[in-house]
Amino acid sequence: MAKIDVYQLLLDDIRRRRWAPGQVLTQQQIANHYQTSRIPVRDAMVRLQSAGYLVAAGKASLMVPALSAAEAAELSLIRLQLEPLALRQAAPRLTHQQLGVAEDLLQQAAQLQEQADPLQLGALNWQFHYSLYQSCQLPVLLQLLAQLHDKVSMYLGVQEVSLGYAQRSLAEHQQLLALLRQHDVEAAVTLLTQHISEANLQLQQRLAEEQR
Amino acid sequence: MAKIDVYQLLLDDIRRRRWAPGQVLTQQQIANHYQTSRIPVRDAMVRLQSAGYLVAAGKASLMVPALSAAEAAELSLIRLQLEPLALRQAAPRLTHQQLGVAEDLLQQAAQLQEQADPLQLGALNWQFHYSLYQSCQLPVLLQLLAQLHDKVSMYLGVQEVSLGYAQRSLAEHQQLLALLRQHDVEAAVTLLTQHISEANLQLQQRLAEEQR
DNA sequence: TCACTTAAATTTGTATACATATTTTTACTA
DNA sequence: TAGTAAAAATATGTATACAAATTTAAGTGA
Repeated sequence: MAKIDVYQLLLDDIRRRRWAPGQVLTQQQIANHYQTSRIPVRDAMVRLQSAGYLVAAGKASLMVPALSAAEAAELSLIRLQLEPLALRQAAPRLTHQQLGVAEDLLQQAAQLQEQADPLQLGALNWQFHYSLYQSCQLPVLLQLLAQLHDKVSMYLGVQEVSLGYAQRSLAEHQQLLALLRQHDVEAAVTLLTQHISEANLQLQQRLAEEQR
Repeated sequence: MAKIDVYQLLLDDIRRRRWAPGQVLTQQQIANHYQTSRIPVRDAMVRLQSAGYLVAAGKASLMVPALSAAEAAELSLIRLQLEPLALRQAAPRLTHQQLGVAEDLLQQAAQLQEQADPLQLGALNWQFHYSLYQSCQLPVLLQLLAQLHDKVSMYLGVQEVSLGYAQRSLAEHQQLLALLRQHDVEAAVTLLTQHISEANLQLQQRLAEEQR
């Protein structure tokens, strides 16, 4: 079993809350569960910790972090500072092909809507955003944004997609694409900002419900 | 030898360019050099890779990344988006004690100036900035900023501190502190922005010289 | 000479075993 | 009964050994 496998498997199961927040994960436990030895599990856990998917629980043990509305809000705040920058840089360089790719992703998301695996939908969502930012020629920023979105995806596991919001989000995405086609960068950036804020509000609501 | 040791030792030596950029680092080589086995070295290298201090060099090997003026500029651009946010949030909550700590750090930096180990000076520099942001109550942002600065520190290794710039930087720091004492947040933010831009320009100049 | 294939070498990835550290349990005292 | 200290149990950290993969080198044919 290759190194990446344990990492991905464990990450996916953390995202899906198959390992409960607050629960201490031992290397042996994980190793048994994924039918491997402790060494590849260590590698995976080290990486997961440095990415924030696991946090220290004492001097030597690791646990799944609890969801925190404050953290989600922070992630959104940071995205609000960085994504407009990426879009502004990328917009003038967007080719028709890239816009086409984005459109395809949107269509896929629309079709998936009914089935509604929030994680899968979230991944498509990010792919759409990413396809728009890709040509910004700022690789560090792109990687950072990917990291942030990855982190956000931890929160998508709980977020059942309310059909109302899903449709609204889709409409905004389409509008964003239209504005980019018209080369109206500033309007697109404004819409993007609004879009990120709304996504955050939606998530905050979900987390508040979860709390009860 | 504890896990953190190899990580810190290796990181420090990468920062100080004791392992040349572009050179492929093998686990055994590192293990021999630091008198340990491959396992803790693996852990360290995995973490260093995910933090960007090592990059893939083929399918399985890792190397020290080359310095890139473009990357440095990007890091600066990202900082320009995020640090003003941190300062704005933190400024109203700054206590006199915290301002005092910042002042002490500044004094230390001033005394160190003559000896001029750029890495040590850079660390103090960041401690100063960090002490100002600390009370922003945005832990994710703080950690992210720490990461970014850490990455910037890779570039400080080459940057011999020109005495002229060092003194100017110090003066700006003092002015920043004064503005914060007067609760003039917006002026402080403006100065901070300018300060980060200047640091970037200085670094770009150094990197251009290095190129030749 | 250059591209391509194949073989040797080196290197990474993983398992097991053991040493060290941490966590939990138990027992004891105030 | 709560708090603390010691001891047992458990978990992590590291070394060694081996398997699988990658990288390098050599060889072959056009």
